[in-house]
Amino acid sequence: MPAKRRPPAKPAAPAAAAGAPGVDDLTWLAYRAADALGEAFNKVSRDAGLADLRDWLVLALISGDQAQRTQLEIATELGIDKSTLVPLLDRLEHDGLIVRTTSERDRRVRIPQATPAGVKIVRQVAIARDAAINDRLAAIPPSERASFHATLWRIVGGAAPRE
Amino acid sequence: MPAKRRPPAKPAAPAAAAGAPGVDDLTWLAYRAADALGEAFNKVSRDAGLADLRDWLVLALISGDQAQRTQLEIATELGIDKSTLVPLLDRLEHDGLIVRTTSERDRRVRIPQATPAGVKIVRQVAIARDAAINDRLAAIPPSERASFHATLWRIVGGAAPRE
DNA sequence: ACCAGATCGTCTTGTGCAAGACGATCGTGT
DNA sequence: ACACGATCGTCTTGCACAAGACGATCTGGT
Repeated sequence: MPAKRRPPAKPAAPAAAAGAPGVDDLTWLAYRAADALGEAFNKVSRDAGLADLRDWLVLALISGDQAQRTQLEIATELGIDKSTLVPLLDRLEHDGLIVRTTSERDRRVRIPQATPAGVKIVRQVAIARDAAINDRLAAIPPSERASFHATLWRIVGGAAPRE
Repeated sequence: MPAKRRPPAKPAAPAAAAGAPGVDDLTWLAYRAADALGEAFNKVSRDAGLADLRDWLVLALISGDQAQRTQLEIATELGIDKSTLVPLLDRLEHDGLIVRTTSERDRRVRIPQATPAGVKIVRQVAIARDAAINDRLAAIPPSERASFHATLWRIVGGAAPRE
């Protein structure tokens, strides 16, 4: 998924090895850290009835604003493959969390929209996620967290959201 | 892999989407950043004749010291599945970068050792990797990089290596 | 109106990974 | 010595993902 991807792929990364340094590579570390956070996030997602954190990302994206995004836009924005997004939406639709609207301007495109049940889960998982992440980051002082967050945004190349 | 989850698995993550914020989730960001770094790392690895960055991680780990690690130890330390490590080592062995020694203390375990050609590539790729990563992190001031590095180590749970 | 090319979503196909099974080997107890 | 369980590396099987093909639809040119 992003990655692991990705974000993280469905098969959650194996529990991180003991923190025994023997390698000290920045890239490897970044993946490890992402997996550590992803593990916690995936757990709360599954507890809420979702498959993994990507379900939440998609759901949150389309329920966040009225951008009327097409499936292709959702896929590219989140870094998910378009064909991977299909079964993901199928599942969300089957569970009644979204509906696939067909745009009247272009009958090719489908505009997934979150149902009330969908937005409810988004909020619910967001709270549980924050709690889980805060717990995982307990050892990190707040100021460092902010710096960490900003640094990540610079690495991915985009400007940080509103600031 | 360490993810993408992936680190990143062999199929490199799709080029990150335009830095259009619409989501601002820490976990997603971490995966994105890891993929961004992994993309650069994978490129230099392939240029050196390796399959991806994991080849280098394994190679660097076993050539770094004389720890006499077994395959299982290598796998768990790097967060790679033991069965995934098998074809990886097969490839490195076929290319003459390592040899599989059988420990005389326990004939079950294999002790992969780097050949002179192997250690040479490790150094060679390390240099190219540093250049590529530095290039990717050009916008990040050195002090922030150090903080970033330290924060990552705390997140993965292990203490940072010698400091 | 018609046609050619591009674009969107879905479906099909190939590939890589991980869980588990298996044989080989070790340690321990009797 | 022998047997039992545990451990290591390899092999087999199932599964998720991504590249590409396909049909449907839109846009622009003539």
